[in-house]
Order: sequence, then C-alpha cells, then structure tokens
Amino acid sequence: MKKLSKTYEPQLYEDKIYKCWEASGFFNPDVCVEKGVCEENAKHFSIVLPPPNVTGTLHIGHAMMLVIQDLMIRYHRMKGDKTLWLPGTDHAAIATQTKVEKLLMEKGIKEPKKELGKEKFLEAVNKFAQASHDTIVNQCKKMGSSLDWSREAFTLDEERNLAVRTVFKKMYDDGLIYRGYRIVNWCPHCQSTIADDEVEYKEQRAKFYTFKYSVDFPITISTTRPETKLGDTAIAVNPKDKRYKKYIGQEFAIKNFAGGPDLKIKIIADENVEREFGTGALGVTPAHSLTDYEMAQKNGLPIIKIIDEAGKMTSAVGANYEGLTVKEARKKVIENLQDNNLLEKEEEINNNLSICYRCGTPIEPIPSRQWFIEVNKKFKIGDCKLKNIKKGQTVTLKKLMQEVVKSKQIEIIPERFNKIYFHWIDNLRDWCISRQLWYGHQIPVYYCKQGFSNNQLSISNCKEPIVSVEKIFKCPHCGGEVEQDPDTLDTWFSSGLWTFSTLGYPDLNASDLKNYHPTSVMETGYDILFFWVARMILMTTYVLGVIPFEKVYLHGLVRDEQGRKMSKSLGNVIDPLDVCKKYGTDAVRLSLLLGNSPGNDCKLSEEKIAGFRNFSNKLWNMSRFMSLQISNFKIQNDRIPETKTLADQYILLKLNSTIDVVCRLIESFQFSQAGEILRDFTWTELADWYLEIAKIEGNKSEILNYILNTILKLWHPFMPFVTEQIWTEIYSEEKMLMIEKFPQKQNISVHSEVLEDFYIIKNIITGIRSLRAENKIEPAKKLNVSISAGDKVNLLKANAEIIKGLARVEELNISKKAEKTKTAIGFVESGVEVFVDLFGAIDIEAEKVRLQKEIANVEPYVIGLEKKLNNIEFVNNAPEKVVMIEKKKLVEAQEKLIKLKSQLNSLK
RNA sequence: GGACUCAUAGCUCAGUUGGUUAGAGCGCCACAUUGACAUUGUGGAGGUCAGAAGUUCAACUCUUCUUGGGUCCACCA
Repeated sequence: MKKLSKTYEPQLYEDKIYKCWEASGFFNPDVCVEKGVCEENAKHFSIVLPPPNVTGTLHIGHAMMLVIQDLMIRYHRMKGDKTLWLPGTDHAAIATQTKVEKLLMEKGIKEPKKELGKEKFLEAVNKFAQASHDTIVNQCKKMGSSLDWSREAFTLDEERNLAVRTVFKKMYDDGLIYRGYRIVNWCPHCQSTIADDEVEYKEQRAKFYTFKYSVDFPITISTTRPETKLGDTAIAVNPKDKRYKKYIGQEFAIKNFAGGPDLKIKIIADENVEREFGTGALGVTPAHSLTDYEMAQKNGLPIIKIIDEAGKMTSAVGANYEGLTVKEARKKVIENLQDNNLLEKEEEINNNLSICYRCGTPIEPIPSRQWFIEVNKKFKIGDCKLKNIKKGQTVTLKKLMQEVVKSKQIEIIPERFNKIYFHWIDNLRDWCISRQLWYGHQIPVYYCKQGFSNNQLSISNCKEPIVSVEKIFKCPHCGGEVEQDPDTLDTWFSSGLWTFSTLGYPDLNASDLKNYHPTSVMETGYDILFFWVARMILMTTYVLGVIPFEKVYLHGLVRDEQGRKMSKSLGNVIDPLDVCKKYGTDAVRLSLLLGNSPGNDCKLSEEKIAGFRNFSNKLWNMSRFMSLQISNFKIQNDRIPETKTLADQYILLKLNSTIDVVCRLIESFQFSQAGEILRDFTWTELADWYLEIAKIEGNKSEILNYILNTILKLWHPFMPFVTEQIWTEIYSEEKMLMIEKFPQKQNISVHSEVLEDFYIIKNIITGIRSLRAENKIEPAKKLNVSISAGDKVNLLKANAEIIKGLARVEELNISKKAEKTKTAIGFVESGVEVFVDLFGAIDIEAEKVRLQKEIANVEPYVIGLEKKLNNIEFVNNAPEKVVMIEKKKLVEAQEKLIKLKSQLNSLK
C-alpha cells in the first residue's frame, strides 16, 4: 500500500493515466473481448461521436458532449457490454473553406482562390484541416474520452468517399436525386448555393418604395428591392380585393421600364397576398424570390434571370443596367422613377434580411441548375427491417423520416423535440445538395463533352449525365472524353451517412456494421437536430432500411453565468483546456454533468468548476483517510462484508440503495440526478457521518475496503482520472479501474429499524449540537439524557460512544424518563432542562397523524364512489364513458387507500 | 402568424406517472479547528413554488387564461 499525497494534483496524473488507458487497448471492444473484459456475445452498446468540424479547436459545448458520452460509454463498458465509441472529424466543407480563405486573406492574399488555383488552395485547406484535426484529437484525449482511436474516421477520407459515391448512385438510380433548374439560395460571398436551413434571418430597417411601373399603369406596388422589378412578369393581388378584381387576367406592356427593359405584366390572383400590406398588390419577380417563383409556376409566367452569380445585373435588363451591382441598379431605378414622377412614397419598415449562416452575406435567390434530393418522390424501398414498412413498399423519404419516430423505433429525449421534428419535416422542401465549393466530395457525375457541348449530335444517350461510383474517363456511349461535375456535395450529405459509413459500409457484411449498428444512442446538441439528426435518419432508413440509432439524447447549449452565448467578441468564452489545467479535468467534467437537465441550456461559471475541484479533492482525501484505516486491501465485487454496529448496517444499506438509484438514473439519461445522488452519499453520508463514526468505533478495515472499492467504481464514469489514480495507488497498478465491474445492487434484507434507529442517533447528536449553538451553552462535560421512549434506552447505550464523540460530551448518563412526554428526549445541561424532538428525521408520531389524516381524506371519497357505482340508476342512465371514468377513479383511489393503510400498519 | 420552453431560497438549478414538513450547491450569518481534508467541519437564517381561475378527497405537479424572459419555424412583397 502506498500513502496518498495530501492534496490531489490533477496535472501530475492525467496525461499519464490517459496514456495507460490507451496503451491497454481497452477502448477497443475487440480487445475487451479478447482479454475477457466482456463476453463475445454480450449486448452491444455503441455511440458514434458527432464529428467536430475541423475548423479550429473544441469549445466548451464539445466538452459537454464528450463528457456525457464518455459517462455512458464508461458505464456500459464497466457493466460488461461490448462497448464501442467511435471517433471522427467532419470536413465541414463550407465552414472550413471560408475559414481558410479568411486566414489566407489575413496573410495578404487578396483573392486566395484566384491567386492560388484549385490545387494549391486545396493543399492549404487540407493542411489547415490536418492541424485542426490534431488539436481536436488532443483535446478529446485531455477530456478523458475513452474513444476507440483505432477506428477513427473522417467525413472526407477514402472510405467515406466510397460510401458517398455509392449512396449517390443508389439515390440517382432510384430517381431520388435529380438535376434541376430552380430557385436556390445563393451566397455571393461563398460563391455557392446553401440549403434552406443554412439561411439565417436578421431583422433590419429597410426602405420601402411605393411606385407605378408607368404613368398610365393602373396599379401601384410597393417593394424593398426596386432593382428586382426589372425582372417582373406579373402583379399578384388577392382575389377578394375589390380594388383590383377587374384587372385580374389582363396583361399590360411597359416600354423601357426605368430606362431598362420592356416588361409584360399580367395581373394574377393569389390567396397569399395580403390586402392590408403595402398597396395590396405585389410585383412578381419569378427568378429572384421563391414565393414569386411558385406563383409563376402556377400561372405559367416566364422566368427572367436578371441577377447573376456574382451579384450583378444580367443582359436581360438592357444595356443601361447590365453589369451593375445590385446596389448600383437599385439606386438607378429609384432615380429614374423619381425623374419620371412615378415614385409615390418612400418609408422605412422592419424587414428580415436573409443572410448566409457562415459569412453573414445577404442571400440572393437566383435560378440555377443544381442537384436535389426529392423528398416527396414515391419509390419502392429495397431491403427494409423497419416496423410498419416492408420491402417493396412504396414510400417517400419524408414518410421514412416520420414513420420511424412516430412508431417509437427512434426515441427522442426530451420528448418535446418530437413535435419540432415533425413540424420541420412537414415544411421540408427538396434538399439542394450541390455546392460550388472546392473542398468536399466531388459529385460522382460525368458529362460526355460531345453530348453536352453540341446538342445537335444524334447520340441522345450522351446528353444524359453519367453517374458512376468508380471514376470514369470515357463516355460509355460514344467513347468520347468526359468531364466530372465540378461541384461538391453539401457537407451534411456525408455526415448523414455517419453511423454506417464509419462501420464498414458499403460492405454490408462488415463485422462492425453487423455488431454495432444500429447504434444505441445519438447524443448531440439540439441545435443540429435538423441539420444532422434528421438527415441521418433519412439516409440510414433509405440506404439500409434500418434506424441509425435507438435513442436521440439532446443536450442544451452551454452559456455563461449571465445566460449569454459564449462568443469571442463578448470575451466570455471558457476554454475547456484552460479550466482543465486550472481545476483538473474531473472538476470540469462534473461541472458539465451536474446541475443540468436534458435539452435545457445550462449556465457555467468558474466558481461552479472550482466547487467541483473541491469535491474531487475531497474524494481524494476521503480515500486517503480510508486507506489509512484499511489493513487488508483487496478488490472486491459482490461480497458484502459483515457488519458489527448500527452505523455499519446503516451505511451499507444506504450504499446499496445509492447503487440502485444511480444505475437507474444513468440508464434513463438523468446524469445530473445520478451525480447528485452519488455526491450526496459520498460527502454527506459517508464523509460527514460514517467516517467520523469510524474514527470512534475503529477496526473497520474490511467494511471500509468494500466501501472504497465501490465508490471508486461508481464515480469512475463521472471522474475517471482521480478515481483511476486512487485505484492505482491503493489497489492495483496492473488491473485498471476502467474495466472493473460496475457495482450492482445486492439483495439485502432491509430492516427498516436500522434506518430509523440511525436517524434517532443522528438526531440526538444534531439536537445537542444545535442547542449548544443556539443557547450558547458551554460545552458540557457531563450530560444527562433521559428518554421517554423506553425501548430505545438500549439503543442509546449501545451507541453512547458515538454520541459522546460527535457531540463532544465527556460523560453521558442515559436513563428512562418516568413521565411520558411523547416523543421527546430531555437533556439536563448546565442545570437547564431542554427538550429535543426524538424523531426529527422520521417522526413516527407525526407520520401516523399525517397518514390518518390522508386516510380520513380518501376513505369517504372511496365510499362515495362505491355508492355511486352501486346505484343502478346512475349506471344505467349515465353514458358508458362516464361510468368507465368513475370506475377507473375508484380503482385508483382504492389502491391509494390500501397503500396508505399498509403504510400506517407498518408504523404500528 | 405557428409552436416550444422557462418563471421554485440572494444566485444557479433539482423536484418523472397529483399524496411526507418543497430540496441541493454556491453565497450569507455564527461557531469550531494542531491527526484524512481550510479545497475543512458544525449549527443557523432564507420560499404564498410568477399571477388568476378551474378539475380533484388532495395541485409546485393537470387544464385554461394573464404577465414577463428565452428559443425555433414560417412570412416579410
């Protein structure tokens, strides 16, 4: 045995411990099976790590994710499950590319893509990604994450690329991926499309102009974007609007609108036009607004693209405007309208500007040829093991996403996110998956140069895009040259495959895929429910016909102590590595686990972390003390040691129920509760009471050994470092705590008297202490205690030493009080007679009174209900439903009554 | 506009099927202290569970409304 140092210094041990864990290989379930830590056919428990973006470093939110998952993983590993936690990182195409561009620009390269060219630019991105990756891996290790590094994956590596190409081809062949000319969200800065849910909104003041197209035009319209009016093809009005009803269906021609193009304006009716907003008439620009586009489709209007990908006006608006930026064009249109006296009003309104979630640039809706996944397309599903959906059944992707959650094959925790999930699916439009970025999975589509350059050619097959998993160089139809689509895929396409692309897909017989899929839990922040969780469900159910995970556990965001988001500009960021260094990783882990509830944001402050630093030190010191009392160190699992005193019985009973509760709470994702229960036991019951008593009673080697063993195991998933270090020093340098068996609830016949008696002793001690503090009585050397509950005299006598020790009394005389004073013990101290309630914790008399009162409450109610239900008239006349409800109520109340009565009886 | 969520001690939050005297941590006040631990111990103060109504034998808990925070989605011509 070694003697533990006086305080716990995490920095001395943490790195060393992690290296030992890693070297042991036990993070890898195969090694666990090989070395007998778990059975070959044990139940599997698997989590794939939500891959952090390779855009820099991990923040405290990532730390929270790691800690929660590590807790589950370590718990299940110790339980003997075949446990896999698979690490990886995400290339995060758009985020990484824009980040690198920014960095290069800071270095003085003004237009990085132009100046470097594709190859060199990608080299720079890859270099950055690699550096970020290395940092991230180190940070994961620092947090103590027991990830199986041998299986590490990257969303853009070769294996994942194969998976991406395979899935793309499958979807294309099933007709779920199509290439279409549609309105997309275009970010002029990123020079790429972005998905609908990558658009953010920012409220701003905007100028709102009211004008007519021409002097003789009958309808006035309003807009915040006059320059787009150059591409108008219609005016939409509400069909019920009396002002405009007569014009519906008419067509007007305007020459040289605002000195620009000629317009042909048709007046159309649309229910969605609000009569009260603006003039009640809305200029329809089909090419540059999604709603306008939809109206145009309905009414067969032409679509004129007037803004290009660079944010400049196209040739469609005439020589006066062509080549101007949007801003310049707007100014010019307004000037022109003013000159011609067409502008009626100019006011300021609040309006929501759509911006790119990555760079904040205003989004320009433009029509463009892109690749889409069609979510409403009906298709026949292949192999399918889902409930309710069979092989060959006709479904849509939307239906798959809905069905697995509706049928509870996937359970979302907390439950309320179900509603949000379904609502999102209901509003889901086709998913635009092509991006005009360089960094990412290049789309596995090839075009025959001949077929696409010369539409006159008679080989019609050559006009079709060729989708191929393997790279091709020649057109399969004409043998001519081909060109791969230069675009890349939305980053969420590859992360959507994450649960299975990491486990061996497309090899459907891969052992990992068979062993660990579907994964057990997906643990992530609620902020990426749509981006990611929903897409994994879509992809996995479609590709494999199974669910990707059984449970989705959503945690909240970490905020600062004032509830603000952490951000660099506010300077309130808590860097996980900093605080780990300062307070120890275990303290940081606890501060992220405790005091939170699922799905709710939590506030974190340094004081909170410091509090848990104190606790880890407390655990260290308790262990130090216990180790000094233990003479025979041994690793012990199930055998409960013999008890000699009331305190022994009490603490083992408490420990046993703590084990039970902690297991149940962890398994039901109530990690915070579990930790608090455990802390309560460790600090309050064990350190403050039992260890103090142990000092007095002495001779507790065996029982302390058992308790120490057990609490180290219980704490290990929460605080792996400090527990492992204590374990190493006290028990074993060979056998690591991380693979010990997690404690299990034992069958101890519960003597309720043990609890009750211990509470009496506790209460007497607290009573004496409290009286002393309040009355400022000098510490008495002699104390006479007379007790009215005669049968407890022996109890007090047996525990007199404890009372003397903990209440600091030198001589204690116990006697039975002659007169009955109900439940009180009298103290004679310094000649003053005082009383203390005997049953402060479990006040049996009061409990009886309470139960009697409740019974008196419920009993007449039950009798009343019984009478009512025996009344034939009532039963015959009342609707069946009412009778059923009454019957149910009666059964419930009867059960309650029986429970209350038996509780009362047990007290007598 | 549609939804979700929160409101409990000075602060941060628990309180899972309605049923003990509503809990914890931090903070605060008083006291203690050489032997595991000042990163400590003991005792104490502090709550009409946001407000109103309803359901019930019984409401912090369920329903409705009101007030005040937060979040998401849609629209924004």
